[in-house]
Amino acid sequence: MSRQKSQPYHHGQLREALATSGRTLLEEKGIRGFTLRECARRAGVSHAAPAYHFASIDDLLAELATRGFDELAAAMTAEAARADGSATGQLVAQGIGYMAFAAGNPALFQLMFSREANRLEAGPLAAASEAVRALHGAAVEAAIPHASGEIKQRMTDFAGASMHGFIALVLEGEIGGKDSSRALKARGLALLSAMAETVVRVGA
Amino acid sequence: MSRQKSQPYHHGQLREALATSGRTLLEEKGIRGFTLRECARRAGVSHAAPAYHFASIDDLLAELATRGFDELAAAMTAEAARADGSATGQLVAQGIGYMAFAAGNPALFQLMFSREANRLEAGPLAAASEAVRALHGAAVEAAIPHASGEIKQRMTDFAGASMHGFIALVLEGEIGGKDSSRALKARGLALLSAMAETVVRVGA
DNA sequence: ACCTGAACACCGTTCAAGT
DNA sequence: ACCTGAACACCGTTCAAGT
Repeated sequence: MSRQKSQPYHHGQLREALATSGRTLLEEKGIRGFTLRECARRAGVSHAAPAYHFASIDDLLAELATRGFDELAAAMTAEAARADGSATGQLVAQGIGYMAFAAGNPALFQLMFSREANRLEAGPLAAASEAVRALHGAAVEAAIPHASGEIKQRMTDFAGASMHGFIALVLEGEIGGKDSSRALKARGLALLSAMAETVVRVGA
Repeated sequence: MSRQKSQPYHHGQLREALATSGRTLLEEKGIRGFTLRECARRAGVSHAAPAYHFASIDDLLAELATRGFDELAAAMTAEAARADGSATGQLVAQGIGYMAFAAGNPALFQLMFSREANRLEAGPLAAASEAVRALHGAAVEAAIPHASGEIKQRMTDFAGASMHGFIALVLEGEIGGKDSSRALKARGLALLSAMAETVVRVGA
């Protein structure tokens, strides 16, 4: 991970290194197993070093969650760009990006949507999660441009809830515990299709 | 909480007492803030006492999650009993019970649906969560008795995902952060109605 | 059978001291 | 400006010893 064999006294990129090692550690150990000291160890610094870059372990977790939301937004956008331009196509594609990110980063996804990363106060984390919501909201509204504001809100709730709930339940083994990866993807796609159909039908 | 002023050497109900104090502690401190020692302190025993009743802190958390699923099932059943007997009425009522339980026990709900309570191995926890799924699956199938097995599965996914996803997003402040409790309930009810309608329409 | 107290190896955070 | 090492108050788990 580091270029020189003997580390200099000053790391130089420690904030980045901690975010990188932290992300790996989070996926390996889970939210409860995550420790700041192990994170520092993997970055090759003393356990006290992180304090200069992150006020507390919760700050580091918030940073990981923030980056997670940025990546989630990118995954949704990338998948949408690859799909056809139809409103339902965009909606389904965003959902595929959302689910793929979650499946690839289960612990991070869990952290992002957990109380442990305090989202209440305004800040980068709140902004990053808001950006994901905005992306999704725009896709729903584009699918039902003539609907009332109330219907738009309800369909945004509906689309976001089914998309999020499905992958969340899959990650916990509540859905598709015995399914193959292929079969599970088909179930996810079926869910997204039913979701998009409902949005355009109710919003028409 | 205890009846006698001076505790005897043997507690007698320690397993129960730990589950009770643990549940309160969990809601107060969250999953990451939960500690076995504080739990023992609140139950009035030494920090080493829990070991006799729970092999590890993860075992205690699994017990809390198991009891949570039992209560969740009871909440769903109770709400359904209060509703009219129509298939969609039952489905919506179960959803109301589900969401009310989650809203009243946010940290426990999060624990129940988190990787931290290891659900993989068969056991009381897996059985308790399976019971909730069975309850919900039966309600969906009752609403669409003539549908194919595949449609039934897809609609169960769909109903469970939207119900779970909505309340999960609410608990994280992703949905309805600025809404009053009353407005939020209306949004939840609208979501459950749209969900039930979609189930019967697709399954017809 | 059930609980305590000491012990061990950890942990997060702080802070003087080093570079 | 950034990092270390020691220190502090915690934590989970183990285990001899108590009742």
